[in-house]
Amino acid sequence: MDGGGSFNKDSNLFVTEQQLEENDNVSSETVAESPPCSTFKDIKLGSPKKGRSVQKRVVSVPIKDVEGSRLKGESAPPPDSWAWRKYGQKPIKGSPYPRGYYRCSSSKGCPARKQVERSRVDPTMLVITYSCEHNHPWPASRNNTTAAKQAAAAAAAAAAVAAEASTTTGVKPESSTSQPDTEPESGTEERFADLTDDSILTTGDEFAWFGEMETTSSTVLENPIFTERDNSGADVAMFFPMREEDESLFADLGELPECSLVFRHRRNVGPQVGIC
DNA sequence: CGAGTTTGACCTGCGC
DNA sequence: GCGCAGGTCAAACTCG
Repeated sequence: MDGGGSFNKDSNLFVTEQQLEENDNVSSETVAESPPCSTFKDIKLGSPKKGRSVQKRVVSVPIKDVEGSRLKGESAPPPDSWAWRKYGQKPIKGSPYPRGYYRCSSSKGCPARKQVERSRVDPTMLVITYSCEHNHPWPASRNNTTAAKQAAAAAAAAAAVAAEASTTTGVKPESSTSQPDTEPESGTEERFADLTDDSILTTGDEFAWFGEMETTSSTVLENPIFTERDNSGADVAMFFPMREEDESLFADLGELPECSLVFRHRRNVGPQVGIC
């Protein structure tokens, strides 16, 4: 049934995705056309459809990392420390992989959402699209709280989706969590390079990176949104104690040009940021 | 018992 | 105007 491939029908988001895929899908897009979360309302009231005037950020993550985190189990750091709750999953036309829909469960009214799907081009990559921003500070001490568990669960879920999809493609989500380096990282790097197109936020071994951060510091960013701040072209702060002020900052981000940056985190290499 | 995940159905928007 | 596809909600099931 996937013989379709008529994606273009959609707007921004798809364009973005298409670009992603075309570029091996390692890019992050920042489509800010309207207030961070007002979009949520629209979703229910007006256009629940294709995130048109929605602020979206696409992040590609090596599934391997997710898998690793998940398999590692409890101690494994979640992709982001927010607690995500899956509220739906749908097969996407033209893609052999289903897309999972997650909502932030850290806070009740949090409009933050994210879509997790596997890259059609590179099954080893997981494309996570973040929409809206959290309207609350992230769960404190996520390392020991339920939030952490939930986040881990979310990660696991995402990985599950990936794994599931991988079965279809035959791509195995390295269950060997001990060797995260067995990935075609070089390829990943190339992708990153390719994607420096416009707004790209890429997280290579993002999870690993998060893991390190969480392990070393309790206050680390985990919100994809963080990228936007960096957009300012200023020093890229990797550690963001997300607070209300951050939200304000993000609110302004909508005005920022579609300039993003590439986040590359490697265990061996420090966090790299590429600003267009 | 509560929270989260899974699956199906329904709704809305866009393209033809 | 119709059909297709994406996105969200709701109900049921499973796990902690």
